[in-house]
Amino acid sequence: MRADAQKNLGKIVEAAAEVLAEHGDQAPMALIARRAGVGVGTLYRRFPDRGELLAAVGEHYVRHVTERLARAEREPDAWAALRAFVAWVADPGRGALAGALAEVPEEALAARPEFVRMREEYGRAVARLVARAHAEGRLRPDAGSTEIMTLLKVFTCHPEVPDPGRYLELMLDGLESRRPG
Amino acid sequence: MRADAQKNLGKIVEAAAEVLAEHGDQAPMALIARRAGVGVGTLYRRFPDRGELLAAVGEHYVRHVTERLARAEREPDAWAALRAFVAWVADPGRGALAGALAEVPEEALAARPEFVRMREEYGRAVARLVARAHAEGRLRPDAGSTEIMTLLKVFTCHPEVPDPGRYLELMLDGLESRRPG
DNA sequence: ACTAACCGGAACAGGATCGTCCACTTACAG
DNA sequence: CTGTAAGTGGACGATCCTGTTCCGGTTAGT
Repeated sequence: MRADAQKNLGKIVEAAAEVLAEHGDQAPMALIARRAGVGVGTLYRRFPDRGELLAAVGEHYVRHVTERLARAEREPDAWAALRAFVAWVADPGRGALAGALAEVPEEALAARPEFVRMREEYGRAVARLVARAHAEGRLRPDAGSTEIMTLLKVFTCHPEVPDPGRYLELMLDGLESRRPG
Repeated sequence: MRADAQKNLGKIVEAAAEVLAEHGDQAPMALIARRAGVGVGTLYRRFPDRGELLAAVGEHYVRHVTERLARAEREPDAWAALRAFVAWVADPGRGALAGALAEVPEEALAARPEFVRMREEYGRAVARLVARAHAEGRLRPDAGSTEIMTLLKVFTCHPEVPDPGRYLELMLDGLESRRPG
């Protein structure tokens, strides 16, 4: 592959992530192309159709999050690690992209085994962290990883929430075990 | 107005609310017409364009919620009343409609003074209830009506949340004052 | 029974987006 | 320096979708 082609490929994925974050999953291909500084023709040579591009962006994103989560797992205090991870995911820039990706039709994503694999690993990693928080006695027993995942999704995927981090902290306060008395 | 025309008018608003709840604010007029058991022609005789119809549904909805809120204000225990009101709004059927209405362009709604008036009254009523809850000492001082409104919106407007009531309760747990110690 | 109001849905118009195609440009090997 | 194959960009055709109009047929109400 020629050097300029390689560079454009990178710009395309990057631009796609930005534009999807700003305009949702329906963002026109032409807009992505313009942002990347290329023509739509170039887009379609790299990604045969819109689904392929969305999947590529999705894979990129999940890989990123999963790596951060792996780091959280290496910390000794699970509850603190969970809170830190939540705060990290709540970063507004990331959230908007997650929101767009959440609306991408499942079949476009499911076609990529690598994406599916990482998404499953993501779920398992959260579950492990939650289990450790339970063991530490810091997390209400009636709140599991399902709840955590839902809350993350709700607060990060919806750009109309002004300060997702703030709300997630309130939420975690609600989920923390009450000391008896 | 002929009796059958009157009846159809009612069916249209009702059907529009249902369809908007299921398909979001982009729901096609044809779908609403079919659900109401009328032709699109009938729709357009009552509501000159799509904006008018959406505004009518919005007004209907806000009136409903405001009335329920007025009832909450008459209860002696503000914190309990707030929790009960939140649970009521979280009813899944209502939430989906609220979600659709939240996406309706502001200008379509702002054209209806009655709607604007009621929406403002809604905000004030929540603020009054929250102030009383503060006075009772049941609500964290750093959480105000802004937070309550945001949370209501986040959990009720997004149909992908499985059990909004459950999450709102967790949230309210987080917002409740901690007894010292 | 008569008529004016009402009805349904086919058809039309406008707009948006995807994906193709091809004439032009550029990297880079020899 | 130069030839050429890889790369590029954006006009354009095809498709789809939805709001709105229009009118022949129907019906409530007198």
